[in-house]
Amino acid sequence: MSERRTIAIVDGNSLMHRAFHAIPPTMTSPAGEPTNAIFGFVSMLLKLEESFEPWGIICCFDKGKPEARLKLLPSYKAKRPPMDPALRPQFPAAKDLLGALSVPVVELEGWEGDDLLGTLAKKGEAEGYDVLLITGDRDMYQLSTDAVKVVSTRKGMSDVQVMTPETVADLYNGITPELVVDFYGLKGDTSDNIPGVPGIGPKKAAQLIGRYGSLDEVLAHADEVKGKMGENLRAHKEDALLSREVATIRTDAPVDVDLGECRFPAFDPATARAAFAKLGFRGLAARMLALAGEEKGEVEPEEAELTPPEALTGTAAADAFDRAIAEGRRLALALEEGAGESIFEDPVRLWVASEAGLWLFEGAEATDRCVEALEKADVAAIDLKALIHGVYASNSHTPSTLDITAVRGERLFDCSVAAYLLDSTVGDYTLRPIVLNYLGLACPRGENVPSEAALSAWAAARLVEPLTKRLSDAGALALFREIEMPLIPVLARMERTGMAADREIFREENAELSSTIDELERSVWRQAGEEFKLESPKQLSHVLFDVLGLPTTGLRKTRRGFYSTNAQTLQELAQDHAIVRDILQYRELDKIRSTYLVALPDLIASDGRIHTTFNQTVAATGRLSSSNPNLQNIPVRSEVGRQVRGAFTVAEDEVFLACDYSQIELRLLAHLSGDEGLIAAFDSGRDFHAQTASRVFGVPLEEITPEQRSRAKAVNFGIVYGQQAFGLAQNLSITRGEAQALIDTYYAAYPGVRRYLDDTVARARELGYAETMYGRRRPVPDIASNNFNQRAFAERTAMNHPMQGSAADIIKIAMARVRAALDEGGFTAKLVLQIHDELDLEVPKAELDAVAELVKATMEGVVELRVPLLADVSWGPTWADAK
DNA sequence: GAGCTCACG
DNA sequence: ACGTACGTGAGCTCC
Repeated sequence: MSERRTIAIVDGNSLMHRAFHAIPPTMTSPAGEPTNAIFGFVSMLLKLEESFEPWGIICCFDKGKPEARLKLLPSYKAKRPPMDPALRPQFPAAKDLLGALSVPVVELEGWEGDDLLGTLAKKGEAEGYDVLLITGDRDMYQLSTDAVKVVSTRKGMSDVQVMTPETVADLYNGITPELVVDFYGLKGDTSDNIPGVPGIGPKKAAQLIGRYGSLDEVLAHADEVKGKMGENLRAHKEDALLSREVATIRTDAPVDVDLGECRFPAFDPATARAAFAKLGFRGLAARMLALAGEEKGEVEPEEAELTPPEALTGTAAADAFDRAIAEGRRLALALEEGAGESIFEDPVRLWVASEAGLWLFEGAEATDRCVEALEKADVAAIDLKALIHGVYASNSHTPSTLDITAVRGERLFDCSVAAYLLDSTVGDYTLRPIVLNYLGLACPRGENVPSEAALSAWAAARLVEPLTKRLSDAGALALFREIEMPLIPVLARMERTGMAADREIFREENAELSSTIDELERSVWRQAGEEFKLESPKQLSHVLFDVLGLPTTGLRKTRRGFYSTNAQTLQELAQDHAIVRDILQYRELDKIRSTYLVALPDLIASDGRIHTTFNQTVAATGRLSSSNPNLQNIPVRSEVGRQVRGAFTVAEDEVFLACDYSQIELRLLAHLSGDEGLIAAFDSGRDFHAQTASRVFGVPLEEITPEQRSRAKAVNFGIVYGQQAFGLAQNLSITRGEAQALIDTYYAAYPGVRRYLDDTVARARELGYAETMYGRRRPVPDIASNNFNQRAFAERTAMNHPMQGSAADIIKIAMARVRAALDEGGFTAKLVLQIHDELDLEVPKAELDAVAELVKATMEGVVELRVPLLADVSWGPTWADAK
């Protein structure tokens, strides 16, 4: 017996619409066109192939207006909103891709896809095929027969229902496929604007047809039906017949298709690969090619590559460079670090790319040309800050060949930062991923490449245009040009400056702490009755709960199966157990010793200063991060910890000055939400948390207890984090119910806050991202997840982003302005550190008054909010004293 | 290299 | 019926 062949006939319109709404709208091709619907659509095709393995696939689309139905019913589909402009262009692109996959696309002027599906289904059955109709539309059930099954998608291809005549009848209380149109004739279809009979819904319709056998019989017996429904039936006979006709899927479209030609997969791998590359679909391409028997790991000769031209050198390069500068061209730069022994050696080669070509400079000329470009030209690069550091020895105190003040931020174009603004959640903004994402090209590796730097310069030159367009489309061009680019030379200068630190103070504090730590360790060992590694949570858990038998009721276990020994857990046991108190103290002191007092002295450079690196493309909210070392988490909350800051000293004739925004995130919440209570609280200038307590607990401000204030403070913090009852309960050690009550009261007191946060989540769900005041986006794709946890996480993220991110925008603006104002004022004060809401400077005593005022005023003047934006300034002989 | 813990805003 | 506060970086242990 020869096996019957199955042909899958895909309802392109239905699946594209479903895909469009299922996938966040942030996804785009390298060229910047939206691709979310195509992505979802192709995913569904793959799933179709994996689940059903049809012999062939064919796909139908609507084309033109549905003439026949409009003639019958002019209001047909009249209530449909116009197609989303982000979806429309995806149809031609999807058809192109289907073409590349050799899937026949069937469309016919004046015909709806439904009718083409109906026609092909009938034809397929007649020719002896089994047919699968892939669609999300329920009215397709009418086409089901013994040979034709309707694969009804629900959320996507992973959740489908295969409809046969039997399952259709089961689902609709006896309505068989041939009666589906009769059923629609009675109940109508609101989405297509088919009237049916007023007052008759699916239940009544099924009941009537069940009783009389068909629509014709129902209408023939309309007199027997009592009441309002009978009246309606009699009055709307014509509507019912018309509705049935409109709902009937036609099977007589003049299509000319040879079903024997739709074998799948039968596409040419090279063609498919190129089509996927154009869309930027890596994973889907690999899965699709695997179907065609293509091994992923095999050579990929088809993959388009970035190919830099032969570089000019010598006088040819010099002439071309001079001409480009004279013509005001943008130059893309990349330095190739010297192959010398020491990092202090000069970089040896500079690659420069422009529209005119690629040039190479070596030796001292490389540095000179790089400085010249940075000072005179518009420049582009992948990681400009590294390039700026590259033209001088970044870790020495020798005079720099580059005066960073001469580098104008407005002239910079950093491709890494641009890519980061376009999607701050991917985490890798190096050459290859950027080129792949925004040029749709792979980068060659190995011997065929002149050098990574040549690729980097060439890529940067070609990336400027697409990235600019993408930034513009994302509404982030101003953010890029006016905030991020001007920040680069400021950060470079701060890193180059570093923070003065006193090795001797670190040493003394280390010695003092070490003896206490040793005592604590011995004390813990004595009480435990054995020696073990206190730093090992596993061993500690064993000692506390197995050996000493401390109570474990209500304690959380870690993923590895032992009880958690974190500070919160231990705090609860500390009351009754001296050993736990000692462990907690040991932990606190050992952390400070090992992370700071031991690590930091080794990072003091030969200039006596510690040079951190500020990462501009790490934090998804737009904050900076600091590493090698991280100077943004130097202790302050505990007294012992704060002493570490005492080692950050300044010269005899200077002071360490700190200026931090006062509650900037909560002020931004007041501004963004427009909540009157919150605004009034900040306007009054009185203790903010106490005012919250007063409103939430309904007690006059003067009678607020410290306990009430601290609770209100916790709620205020929670709001910024996208608070839920569980988190607050845990933080305050109260029950979930109590926490919920607190939150409810808070929202009742500040209704505008709730409205705003709900709005933010709703908007993020619609757009696929949350954004700051300055248009910095954070994608939150999981906000549409079916997984409760993922979704809740995405919602909290979306709520937090506008506050944390806008604060980041604001202080970045402040940094560039402070730096510029210091230069303009002729001050020698140095910006040395940023900690999210705080700027730190080393200031000559002679400049103190002026600089303190300048920094405070500049920070407060960045933006006018609906509430005052305030900064507190303080100073002292060390960082520890600036408080 | 992952997991745990903890420093900061 | 899920099991969490948002954002980072780093040191330590142990697989």
